[in-house]
Amino acid sequence: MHDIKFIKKDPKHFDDSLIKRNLKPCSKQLINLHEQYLNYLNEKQSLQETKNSLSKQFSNKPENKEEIKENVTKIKKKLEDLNLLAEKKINELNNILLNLPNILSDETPFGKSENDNIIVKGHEKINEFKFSPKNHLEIAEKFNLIDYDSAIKISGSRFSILKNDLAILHRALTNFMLDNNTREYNYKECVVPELVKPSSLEGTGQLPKFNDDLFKTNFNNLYLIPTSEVSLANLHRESIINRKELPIKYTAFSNCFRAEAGASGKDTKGLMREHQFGKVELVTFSEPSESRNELDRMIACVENIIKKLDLPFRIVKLCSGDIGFSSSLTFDFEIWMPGQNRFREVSSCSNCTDFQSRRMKTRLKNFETGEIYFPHTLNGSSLAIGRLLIAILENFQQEDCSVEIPTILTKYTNGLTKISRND
RNA sequence: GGAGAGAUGGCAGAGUGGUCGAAUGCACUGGUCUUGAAAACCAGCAAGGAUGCAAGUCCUUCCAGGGUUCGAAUCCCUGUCUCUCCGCCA
Repeated sequence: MHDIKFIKKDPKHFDDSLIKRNLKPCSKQLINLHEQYLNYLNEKQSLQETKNSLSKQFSNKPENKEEIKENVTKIKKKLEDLNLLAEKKINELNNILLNLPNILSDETPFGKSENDNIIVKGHEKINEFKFSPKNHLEIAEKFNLIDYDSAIKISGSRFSILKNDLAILHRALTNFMLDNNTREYNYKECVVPELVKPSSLEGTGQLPKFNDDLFKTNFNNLYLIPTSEVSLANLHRESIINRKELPIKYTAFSNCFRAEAGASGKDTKGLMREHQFGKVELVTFSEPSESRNELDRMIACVENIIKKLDLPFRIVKLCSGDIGFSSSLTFDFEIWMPGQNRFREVSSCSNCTDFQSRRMKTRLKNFETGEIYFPHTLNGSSLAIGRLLIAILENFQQEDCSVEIPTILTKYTNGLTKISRND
């Protein structure tokens, strides 16, 4: 949600960011709407003032009682109309504002699609195979690691049932990554609700615009979360944080649910794109001046995981055409998937600046000066487990299809070092 | 699912028609004291908005939405949520 005062102060900056995102500039329209709203508001407030003072006269001397009553009644009628008019204008304004994406960082490059993203860190070592590497589905089939027949019967397409050593690997990865985040990078571990109110999704930016990507239940209109970023970021909604408590860092494993409405036909098989997947998430609340550094710290945390797993990766800076709605600057981690002969995204680390905190009404207070302002929020996946499973299966496969499990994980797999059983 | 109670500032908790944006305590912020800290003491301390160079002035907000009234935190209706007890249940 944008601050109309900020737009008024620097409409060009605002419009330029929209243009960079291939959207139409609209500061003029917004400022105009706000001026109209202010006209109604000012008129409303001065009427309320006279109404209040008339009522107060009652406590002193009730002489022209009836006259005052009449006057107040007249004012109330006028107020009713004004209220409607003012409300209409502010709603109109807010509806537009809620559907506008965050202002981009100067660092975010211009671009039309993912092809214009910039590789900022390329992994030189892409695993070379002496045999032709299989994709994760073939490997999974060989060792009975994924049961699609049952998943289809139980839930339909884009669901899977992990079995045997793959299920163990899933659990191991989850624990390994949570340990990394909490022990080495000071994130506070949480277990969060996976059903949330619409207002929470509006706070992080999924609503109102991306309703079709979400699953809505008929229990109190709650939605399934598409990422635990939603639950974590909303932890401080409608409240004021003492700035001394910053930075605040949370991590959580959760299941994530996505309708994948616009992705029909894309990655239809396998763990790449499912309606439900596990993910460990990072969320940071930061002092605005520190958020750029915090983003680097978050990236370091994610990078640490991938390096320890010894997976070939690269980091790309998303261009203005590929970056998400709430973000101002995003770096994706992509891992080389030999079975698909390409890099695939496994993590996305974003600085959402004050975009989400405004929507969630999360504020900071400097108690020395009394100043109240908005923190920056950052989020990052660390990481999407389904895709990480693919990466491990495909990168560490042997000629006989067996898969070496990264050494760092063996303490989480009860000593299992290799997937080679066919149960 | 049955019965009852409730929703007030960061938290706890008073307030039942005007003098209430709201007592008190804790927390928080500043200060005194102290080598430093703690304790003690003194002081300050809700948010959002309009207007103004500023000081300030004004408006709104005591879960949400309606209603009664000249006037509502306070009375009435509806919704939501929470708690307690019983039942059921990971």
